Formats: sequence, C-alpha cells, structure tokens
Amino acid sequence: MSISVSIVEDDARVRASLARLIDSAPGFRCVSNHSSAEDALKEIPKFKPDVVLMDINLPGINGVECARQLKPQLPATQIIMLTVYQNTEHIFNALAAGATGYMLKQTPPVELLAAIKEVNAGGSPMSGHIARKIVQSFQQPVNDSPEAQSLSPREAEVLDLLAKGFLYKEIAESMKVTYATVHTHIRHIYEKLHVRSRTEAVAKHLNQNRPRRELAAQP
Amino acid sequence: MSISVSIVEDDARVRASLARLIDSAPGFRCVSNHSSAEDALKEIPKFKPDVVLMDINLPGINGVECARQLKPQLPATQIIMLTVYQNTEHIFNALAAGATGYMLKQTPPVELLAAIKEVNAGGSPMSGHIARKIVQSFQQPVNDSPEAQSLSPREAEVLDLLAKGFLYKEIAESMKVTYATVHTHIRHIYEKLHVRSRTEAVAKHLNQNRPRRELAAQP
DNA sequence: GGTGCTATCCCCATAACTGGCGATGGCCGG
DNA sequence: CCGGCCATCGCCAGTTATGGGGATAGCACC
Repeated sequence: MSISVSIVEDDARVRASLARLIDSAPGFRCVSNHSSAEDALKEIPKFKPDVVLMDINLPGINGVECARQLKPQLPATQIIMLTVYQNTEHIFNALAAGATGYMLKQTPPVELLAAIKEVNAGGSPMSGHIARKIVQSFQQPVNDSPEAQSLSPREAEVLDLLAKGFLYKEIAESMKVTYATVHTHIRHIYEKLHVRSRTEAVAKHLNQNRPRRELAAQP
Repeated sequence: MSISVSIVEDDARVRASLARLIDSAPGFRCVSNHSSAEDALKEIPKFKPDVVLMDINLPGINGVECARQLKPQLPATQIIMLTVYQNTEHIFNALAAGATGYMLKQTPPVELLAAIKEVNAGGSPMSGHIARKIVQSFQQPVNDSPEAQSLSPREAEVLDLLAKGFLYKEIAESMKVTYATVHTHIRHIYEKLHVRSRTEAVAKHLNQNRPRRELAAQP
C-alpha cells in the first residue's frame, strides 16, 4: 500500500511541485493539497492521509496552529513541518503542537521522500541542524543562572522546603533550627536572588531546576 | 581531512569490528579504542577525536557517566551513544550527559558511517524510533492533572500572576479589579487545589504546566 | 590574629496573606 | 424561575511574612 500524503502550502508553485514529486514517486500518492490552513482543517479529515506536509508560514491560521487543531482529529496521521524557519521557538512550538517531523524547505526531493517514509515507519525525520537543536535542549541548561547559585547549602535547603509550600515554622522544625534562623536564611536568599517575596524566590528556583523549554505559545 | 573516531565498547569482538568498519571506510579513521570508561577517560583526551562511539553498558563506570565526564574536557568532540537500550530514561540521560547522537547497535554499517558523518557536520543522528521518542517528549503531557484544572479562566489568570511573584495589590491593578476580588479568587483557588498557601499553589501550578521530563539522574 | 562567610539565634514594626462571613449581579441549564 | 457557578466587591480577626536592627560562634584563608 502506498503512503498517502496531503500538502498544505500557500505558494501554488511549491505546492504543485511537491504534489508532482510525491505522485511521481513509487510508493507515494498525494491525496490532496491545500493553500490555506482553513481549507486544510476542513478537507484533510475527509482524506485521513498517512502524512501531512505542512508549511508553517501560511496566511491566516499558521501551520503550527493548523497542526495543533488537526492532530486531535487525526491521531494516526503524521505531520511533517516543512519550513524555512530554523529558530528553536518555531521548532518547539511545532513539535508541541503535534508535528512529528521538521524538515527545511531546502531539503532535496530524495530526502524529503525518505522523510515521509521514515515518519510513516514510526520515526521522526528532522534536518540535521534541527535535530541538533532539539538535542541541545536536553543538555545542561547552563545552569549558571547569572546571579544566584551562590546560595549556601543551608540556604538552598531552606529554599527547597519553601518551594514545597512549607511555613517558616514547619521548615524550622524540619531543619531542627528556630524560626528565627529560618527567617535569617530566607532574608539572605531574598537578597542573593534579588526577589522580594517567597513566591518569586520559588519561581526562580523551580525555573532553574527545570528551565527546559517554553510552553507552546498560543496564537 | 578524514573524521577521527574513538570507540568505547567492552565487547572485544564488537569493538574490533567497529574499528575495522571505520578504518576501512574512506574519510574515516579510528584513532583509538577502549574497553572501559576508565581507560577512555584517561586516553581519549589525548587523541581529541572528532567523534566518540560510546557503548552505554560498560563494566564499572557506564557510558552515560563516561560521556558526562568526557564532554567538558572535549567540548568539540561529538559523542554518539551506541546501545541496545530504547527506553526513554536512557535516552534522556545520555543526551543530558552531552551525547549528540543516539544509535541502536543493530544499525547497519552504512548508516552508522552516515551517522558519524552527520554528527560531524553539526547534526544529531538518531535511530528512527529514538527520534520519535524524543519528539514525543515535547508533546502535550496530556495534562489531566487529577483534581485541579477546574479553575475558572479568571482564577487561572490570578494564579499565573501569583506565580510570577506579584502581590495581591499588584494583581488587582493588573487585572483591573479590587484587592478584595483577587482575595476571593485566591481563596477559591486554594479550595480547588487543596492547598493552604500561595507557594503551594504556585508549586502545583508550575509542576502542572511543565512536567516535561526528569533531570538526568546522578550516578 | 584579623577578616569574611556561614549558621545560629533574638526583637520589633510594618505589610501582606489567610480564612471566616456576607453580598450583588449575570449567565446558564433544568 | 430557581439553583449553581462565576466574577465582583466588602469587613474583620488572626497569622505569617518581610525587612530592619543586632549578636555569637565556628571555620577557613591569608
């Protein structure tokens, strides 16, 4: 059975050439193509393609948002974003929106077909530098938070308990010191972190230990 | 200039066959091979290879830990993990430890050479299903936090500002309502979230909106 | 042996938060 | 049309946190 593909791309020439590429390749067929996200959202669910090639930069609703709305309706369909954007924000948003592949438009036709095959086989094709960026997001958050981590061990301990929502007096008990000591530690923490409230400190703390990545931006 | 490769692999036969593969391929040379992480840590820095192929399952220090210690010394060297493990924990730990590629041992020789070339060119080669797992970690964690998300839009808004460390009165201004209203919203939030303090609520909130992934486990 | 940092403790005043009890009006669904 | 939820507002009492001011002791480093 050949792999069915839908295309979402506003540039008529690019759209046509993609369709031609896919239809002429053995094992692939282009079942539909769409010039806008609105059209894609209406039509693609009827075709239930195996794979969707989605441009990001569409007029009106963009490709990321289109993917976000399409994916829940077609969980079995794999979406490959096809774009010129290489910045991490676009990449992460696209993946969070449900895309499973992310290829640059400059990708040669042969590789594009390989990518479609791969995504259909359970993989996640990505252009080389894109993959590298994704992998880098796993790497050490370069946790040199500018000012902060000069916190002493004891202070860090306090902050940790603070983050769990304990009261000063509970922290005091838990650390076997008096309320006053906790108080002092916390004042020092505030100074070092340049914050004015417990919650800010906690937010900073949590963001430091997991600054992985932003949530998908809402359109 | 050919790509220099070091191998870390405890199985002598596998090690030898990898070395043979690399040395016989044009454009690649195997500059060293090591049967243990200890040996690798001592020797590899002398060779400064372009790429290291690293087995995960080593006796003594494992491959992930070896990568973690090696990478800071050789920031320009790319590490490809080469293993049989497909579980997400190993993958994430390896990437967090500084690996830039993650290939399964069953990968055919041609693809392995391609992977070495790709990692050297700034990419991040990964076996298909591995890549998919990584991408999935970006996707919505199906955020059905048990009790919570019955927060009304307005309440969610308040909680968000709360998490940023604003005072009630600042939130009130920002939302164009009175202090009393903020107060009430917050009381409702506390009830719904079953917490007794602002910080607990924030902690719950932050944990909900970004339970992305665990930090790399320390060995 | 002094200087600096950490950890420990104390007091005090102000400001902010928490948690009761209400209350009004709007909107929705039975 | 009533009950339920939401959003808005108010008052009050009690608790907690914040931000000053100290102080002492240990430890390390020069």
